[in-house]
Amino acid sequence: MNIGEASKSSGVSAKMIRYYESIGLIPAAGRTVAGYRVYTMTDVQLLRFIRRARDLGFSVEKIEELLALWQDRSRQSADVKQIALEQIAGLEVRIREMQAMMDTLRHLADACCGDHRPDCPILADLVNGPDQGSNGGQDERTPASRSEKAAGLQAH
Amino acid sequence: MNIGEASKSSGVSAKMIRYYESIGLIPAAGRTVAGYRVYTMTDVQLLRFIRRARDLGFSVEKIEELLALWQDRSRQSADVKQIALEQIAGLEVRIREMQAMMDTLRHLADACCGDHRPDCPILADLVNGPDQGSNGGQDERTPASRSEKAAGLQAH
DNA sequence: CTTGACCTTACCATCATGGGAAGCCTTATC
DNA sequence: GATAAGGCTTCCCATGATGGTAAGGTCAAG
Repeated sequence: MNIGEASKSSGVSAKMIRYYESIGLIPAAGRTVAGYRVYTMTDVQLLRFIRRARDLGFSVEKIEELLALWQDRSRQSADVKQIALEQIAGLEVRIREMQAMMDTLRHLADACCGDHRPDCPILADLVNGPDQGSNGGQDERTPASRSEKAAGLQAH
Repeated sequence: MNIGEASKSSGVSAKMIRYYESIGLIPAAGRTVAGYRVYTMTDVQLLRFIRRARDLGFSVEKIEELLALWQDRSRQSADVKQIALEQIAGLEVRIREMQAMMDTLRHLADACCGDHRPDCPILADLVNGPDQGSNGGQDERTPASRSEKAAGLQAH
C-alpha cells in the first residue's frame, strides 16, 4: 500500500503520516526500491488509532503515551483512564474559559442596540474595562478569567 | 513612560507591544534620543483595549477591525455588534466541538473500571472505532464531529 | 514514449507568544 | 568618576499541528 491509499483508509493526510514518522510517533515505514513508503493493514490500524485520538482532542504527546500503553500488554487500565480523565479536565478548563468569554460578549451584545448610531457598550467596555462598563448588574465576569492568558483560544 | 512601565500598566508584555507595533496593529511609538520607545497614557489606553479584546478571545485581525471602528467617530454600533456576534458564534462552535469530545471521553472513562487489569474500553474504542466500541447505547457521537478537523483544540 | 497521477524531499507559512543572546543606555551606589 | 545592576534595543529561534508549494523521480496506462 502506498502512502496515498494508507491516507485514504486511515483518514490521516499523507503529509501528517510523514510528519508522524519524522517525529517518531510511528515507526519508519518500509520502502520500495524506488523509495516509496509501503504500508500494511497493521500500519493503517495504527494510523486510525492516532486519528481517533486526535478527534478526541489528544495532543500528539498524549497520543504517544496512549500508544505506549496500547502496545504494553501488561498495562493497567487505570493508567489509560487517568490519561482520559486528564484530557477531560483540560477540555473542561478550556470550555469554561470560552464560556466565560461568550457570556461576557453576550451581555455586551445584548446591551448594544446595533443601529446606525455610534454609541456602543461593547467598545465602551473595551475602552474602560468591565469595571466602568455600563453594566446593568448581570455581568459577573471574574477577575481570574481576565487575568489568565486565555491561551490558544483563537481559531487557527 | 518606557516600554516596561507601559507593559505593567496595560497588562501587555513588552514583547507583545513590540510585536503589535511591528505588524502595524498600533502606531510606532516615539523614541528617546537613545532609541528607547516612549509611551503616553493614550498609548496605554490603546494597549488596554487590545488586552481586553484578547481576553475576550478576539484574534488580532478582529481587533484591527474593532480598533478601526473605535477610532471612527461615525461608526455604526451595528458594525461593532456584528463582530461581537461573529465572535460569539465562533466560540459556540468550538465549545460544542470540545463538549462533544468531552462527552465521548466521559462515556469511555465511565466504562473503564480503571484497575490493574489491561482490558480497557478506551483503548478498544481507539483501536476499533466508535462503531465497534463496547458502547452501552448512550454515546451519540456524531459523524460530523469526528470528520471535522478539530482545529486548534489542543492546548498550546 | 508520452501523459498524468503519484511519490519523494525540502522549505515556507500559519498564530500569538516566549526565550535568549549580544550589545547599548540609564541609574544608583561606592 | 567608575562600576554594577537592570532596562532597553534588535535579531533569531521555538512552539504545535497542519497545509502549501516547488523541483524532481516513478509508475502505469494508452
